[in-house]
Amino acid sequence: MKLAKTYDPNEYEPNVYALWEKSGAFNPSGTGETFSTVMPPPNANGDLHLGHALDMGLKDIMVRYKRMNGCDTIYIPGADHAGFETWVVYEKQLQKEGKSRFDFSREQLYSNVWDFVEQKRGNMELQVRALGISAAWDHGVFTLDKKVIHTVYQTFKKMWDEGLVYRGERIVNYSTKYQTSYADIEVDHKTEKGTLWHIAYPLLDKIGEIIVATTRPETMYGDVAVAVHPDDPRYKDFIGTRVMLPLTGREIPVIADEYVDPKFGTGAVKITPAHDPNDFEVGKRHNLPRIQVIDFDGTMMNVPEQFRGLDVELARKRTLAALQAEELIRKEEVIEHSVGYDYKSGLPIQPLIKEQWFLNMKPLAEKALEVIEREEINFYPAGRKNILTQYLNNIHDWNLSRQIPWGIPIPAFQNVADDNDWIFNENVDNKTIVVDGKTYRREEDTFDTWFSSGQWPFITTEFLEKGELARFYPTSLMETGTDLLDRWIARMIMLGLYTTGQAPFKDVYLHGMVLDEHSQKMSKSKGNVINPMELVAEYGSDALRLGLIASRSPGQNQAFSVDRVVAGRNFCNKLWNIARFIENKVGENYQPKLPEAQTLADHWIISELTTAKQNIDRSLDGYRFAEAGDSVYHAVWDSVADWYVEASKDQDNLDLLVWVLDTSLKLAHPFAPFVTETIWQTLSWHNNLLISEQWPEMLSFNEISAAEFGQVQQLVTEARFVATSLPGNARYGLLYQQDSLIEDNAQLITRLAKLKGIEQSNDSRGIRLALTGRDAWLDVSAETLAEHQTNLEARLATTHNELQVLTGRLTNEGYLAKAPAALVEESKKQQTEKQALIERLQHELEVLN
RNA sequence: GGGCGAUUAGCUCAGUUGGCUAGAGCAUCUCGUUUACACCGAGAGGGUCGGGGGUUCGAAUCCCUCAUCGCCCACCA
Repeated sequence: MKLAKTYDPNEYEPNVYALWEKSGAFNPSGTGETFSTVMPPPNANGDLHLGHALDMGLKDIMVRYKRMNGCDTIYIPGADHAGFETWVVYEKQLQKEGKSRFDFSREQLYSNVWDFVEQKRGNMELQVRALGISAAWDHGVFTLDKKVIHTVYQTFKKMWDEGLVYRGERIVNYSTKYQTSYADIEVDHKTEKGTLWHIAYPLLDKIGEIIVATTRPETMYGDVAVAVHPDDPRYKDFIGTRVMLPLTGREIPVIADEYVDPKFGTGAVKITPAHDPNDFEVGKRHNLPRIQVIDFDGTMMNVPEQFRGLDVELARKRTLAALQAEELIRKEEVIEHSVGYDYKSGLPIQPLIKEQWFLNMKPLAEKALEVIEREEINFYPAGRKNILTQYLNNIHDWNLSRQIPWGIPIPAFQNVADDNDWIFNENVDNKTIVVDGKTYRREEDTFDTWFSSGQWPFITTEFLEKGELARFYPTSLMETGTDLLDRWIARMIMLGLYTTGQAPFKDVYLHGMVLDEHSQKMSKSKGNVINPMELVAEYGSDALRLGLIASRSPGQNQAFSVDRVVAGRNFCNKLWNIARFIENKVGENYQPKLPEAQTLADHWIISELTTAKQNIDRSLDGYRFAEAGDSVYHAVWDSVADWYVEASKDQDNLDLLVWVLDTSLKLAHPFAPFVTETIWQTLSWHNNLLISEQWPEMLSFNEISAAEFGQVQQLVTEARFVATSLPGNARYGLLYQQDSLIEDNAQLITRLAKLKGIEQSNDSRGIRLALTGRDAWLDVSAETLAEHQTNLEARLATTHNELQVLTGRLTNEGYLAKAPAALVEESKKQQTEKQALIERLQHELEVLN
């Protein structure tokens, strides 16, 4: 079949993917060393972004590479119900339809969202396929699959039985917009300027007032005390007295607590246990009541009539106005403080008291720290380990409850007759159950998504069930964005250790964010989001993959430029045309034979590809994807296309040419899977799939011959350089004296250097090609030669400098004594070469003058 | 308040344990349509590796310091 002049990815990619999928090549081979990785379950609710493309692409490179290296390999795909994230999207849609979550029962909502996600999920999986990800779809897992829920319940049960989970009334981070609580790490803390109001609370037991400082005056209705430091001389006499809470007339005590920092504000703090985590603790210590004044929907409650039902912001304004009217505001101070925001809505988080399920993290974190300490997990980049350690050292108990219907229901029931009697039970489809004659009501909350995602490695491999894939746990590689280090990686380690006793993965590779071309974060609001599917459509999937990995190092946020994708596309086209050339050259009926190096170029290209393979192996071994990709790119383009294919036009060795093509395709396959497989399928001498091929074996070659080809290259390069630096576009002849290398390769040199011809001559006229030390001259006229003089002088000067550096180094005793011997030898060799070159150049100039 | 990272060519970035003339893609300049490829070929220009100091025979790389820019963590009302 005649191939088109340019490679059109759209024409081949879907078919190639279908071919792979049908062949079963994505499934583990069952033999060899295991290599496994799991897809961070992308949200089932939307499109993939460039981060996903990078994430999955990097893993796919490793998976394809390991597969070709004979490993028993699996890339387990997944989809995440993404509880809260999906819920937000779904609720928006509900809103558009003029409905709210309160119009439906939990069961109805669950089933509605299920359908909603089902639609989106298919779309997501198509996109993963378009990216060429060689995932074992037969083993794909959705976070709401029965087996996932089963495992999650088992884990929860174990924690329940061991007393690690508890139900507690605590201050939680509450989103009044979405009406659910968050985990601590889901709160965005921003440092910003705020006002600290100094408000006078009149004393009741004596004359005077006590001034408290607060940034949240609207919570004063919930005040139950004023606290001062026990040793603060200013307030010593006030401790134990009572003050009047303004605007309410309520009496509250003045208490002493070490928590108060006398240096901050006025040294007197209003205590609002229901709306501040610190105050909550103080309240507990002093047995104070809790008065909730902000409702779960963010409006005021338990406040004087005029403030009731107002939202927080308005309540603050009106409260300040009322205090002002009573002349109780003593001072306004601008301060910097940290405010917690809802990471999703951007609205302030309200600390509210709620009964939730908490997981005691300390014991889990300790185990994780031990494993990290023992370096059982390798981090790329290594430094991220410290951030994780820091997080684990300061860990707080994890609030597992979410007040949204979309998620895995918490399998707990409460005795209707005894609030403190909770039992574990998996029959979450029933609103009530009867056990031992007692009636229990179902917990309506669901688990934080990360509670299930955190168990992903052993869930997907069915390790606990000793399933078919159990041998793949612990997994080999966990690769995800740096932003998920504590949110996900830490929890997987902790839950993995807790449940299976083993760390869930050996290597952790963290990639940075893909930024836009000006290093700005991509976001919908900025309108700078690039959809990977559009790039796939325009440049091809391989081009995108190559463009994404180029020059990208682990952990580093980095700008993304379409230029790189264009370069990737061009590379694919290069491969395509190399193949076209070779296929055409060997003909349709070519029967492969064992290749053997014959020409100098043959030896050289084997040498080049051997080096390239070594570089790729070494780079991938350390997850240096960009370096590996670079090696492939330059081996194919610079060595194969620019020199070997060119050389083959004059001196062909068809068997080796075919080997070079096959080897190039194999080396490039992990990085550009589609185009390489497409080409492979057109090659008449193959009837298998490239994806299942073995990583290439190298042929033996003669180093001297390879080096001789290097000399030919130098000669050609110098002739080209000299010719282009001369005026006009004249072609020159090449003269040489008694040189079999030039003679044997005359045709090749003539064409590559665009010479008029080559002839043997005893005459040494023209410009000497001095680089190689061979006796060769460009046959130029005396006038042209004169114009070349400055050129020669410049070269002589730079060569002199280079020689000076070398000589300096070689007369340095420290260098001679301490530098590796090979390095010193190399320097000596170069010194000799430079000296010879200088002599030749000087001789040239003498002839001129 | 702690911790981490960045600063290298016009732009975006690589640079494994310190080692030879610091690389890539894009951009720029010159030449070229030689039937694999103009998504091309040949050639060129462009960097005191943020500043300063130190260790070393040798530093973009290690140490100290300063500057600038990011990110993460932390309950200061």
